[in-house]
Amino acid sequence: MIDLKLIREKPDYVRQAIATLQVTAPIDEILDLDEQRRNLLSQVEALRARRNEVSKEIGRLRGGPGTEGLKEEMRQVGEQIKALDEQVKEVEERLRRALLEVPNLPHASVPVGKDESENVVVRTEGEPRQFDFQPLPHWDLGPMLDIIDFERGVKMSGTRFYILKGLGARLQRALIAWMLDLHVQQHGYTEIYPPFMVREECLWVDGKLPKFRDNVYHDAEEDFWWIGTAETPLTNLHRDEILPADKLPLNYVAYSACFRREKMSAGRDVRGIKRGHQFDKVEMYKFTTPESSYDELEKMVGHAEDVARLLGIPHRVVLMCTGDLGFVAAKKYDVEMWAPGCQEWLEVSSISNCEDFQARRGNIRFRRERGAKPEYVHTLNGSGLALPRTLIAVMENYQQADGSIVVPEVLRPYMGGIEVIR
RNA sequence: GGAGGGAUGGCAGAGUGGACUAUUGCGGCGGUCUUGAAAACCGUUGUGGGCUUGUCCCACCGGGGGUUCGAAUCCCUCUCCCUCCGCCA
Repeated sequence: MIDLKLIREKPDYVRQAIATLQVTAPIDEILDLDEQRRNLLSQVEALRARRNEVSKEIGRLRGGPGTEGLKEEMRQVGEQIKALDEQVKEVEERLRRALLEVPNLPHASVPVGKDESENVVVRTEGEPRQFDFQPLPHWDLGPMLDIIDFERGVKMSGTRFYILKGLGARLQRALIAWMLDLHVQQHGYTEIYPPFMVREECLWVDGKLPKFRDNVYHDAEEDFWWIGTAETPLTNLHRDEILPADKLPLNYVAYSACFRREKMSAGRDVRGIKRGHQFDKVEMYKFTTPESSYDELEKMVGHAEDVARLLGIPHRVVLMCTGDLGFVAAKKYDVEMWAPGCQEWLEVSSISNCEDFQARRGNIRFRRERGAKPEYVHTLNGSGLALPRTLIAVMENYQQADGSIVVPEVLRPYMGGIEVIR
């Protein structure tokens, strides 16, 4: 949610910024509702002030002469208040809903562009390995080594499901444990194990709702929504709190399973384990002060890159242009790993500075010093990293001519010392 | 799943229809005293919103609704917490 005052005071600036995102937002409706609301409030508050005063007078008179008349008058004032209150409530609800549909505005350093074709590759690190044989895609390697079982996954749960087996499952578990340890021990994050199911409200706060309703699974009978990312529970961790400034930045890292309907990408990436309805991810999250959030963003990108560096896998960093920013980010980078088998750059991380967009929706604030007014924090999130794709990158980059896979050195302690999967 | 008890300010905890402008204590902040500190004493201490920007007004006692001239207080409902029983990993 962006600041209503900004829309009220600089509507043209807001309209123009949103246009660069290639989306529309109900700015005129918001301006109209905002004015209606303030008019109604002035009226109803004046009436309430009068009623408060007269009611106190009635109390003082203790049912003496004239109180019946006053009571009758206040009954009528009460009716007016009630009628106006209903209008206020309706206008405020419409205003709130409209504000929740406005995307975040891009930071000045974000390149303007119409879609992903205008994203900017910021840097590429690591040389793609030269193979003296034809490297295989993971969907061939997995079944050959009996570490991925596509058929039985589909038998149980349908398309976009698979089973990791034996050392395949172990390798994923090793990646998760190693990445968590890396971020906790080397990068200063605090580990969180969050709920994988949350109440609807949490999805409004982090900005998944209203836009991405079609991509979220939820229980039809109870208010349980399956998270599509640990960003959702992490954003809500400090909802409705005022954090002390000297505790910032707060750095969290969480492993979670993630669930996505993928209705919008039907038919895309159906081969292999790149895009499933269920996947694992290690997610980084920061609550910072406004003045430090862009430094923290660069640090977080570095933390995601460290995973690629330490695994010895070539990667690149891509800066999203305005047309590919999405709903909540003011600035966003993707980290992509090179996968020589399927011959593509795999998006293994997406790192965003949401500035105060989520903080407003979740009322997450901080206080600079005792007595100072609370201010909204800035929030950042980034994958560190997404599992199935990292698993793909490891398998395809570390494959050998006989189809076996060398275990990257950093993972061996987490694999019971196993050096090769064969 | 069954029965009962709860939710009040940073914390503890009083308040059962008008004196609540929410008692009191602790903590925090400022001051007096002191070489300094402690103690004592005095003062102060939340969050939003409105336009007429003021010694101004409105809202907020878990959320929502209702009764009333007037609700922290009475009624309905939801959420969460606690105790006991049952079940369960």
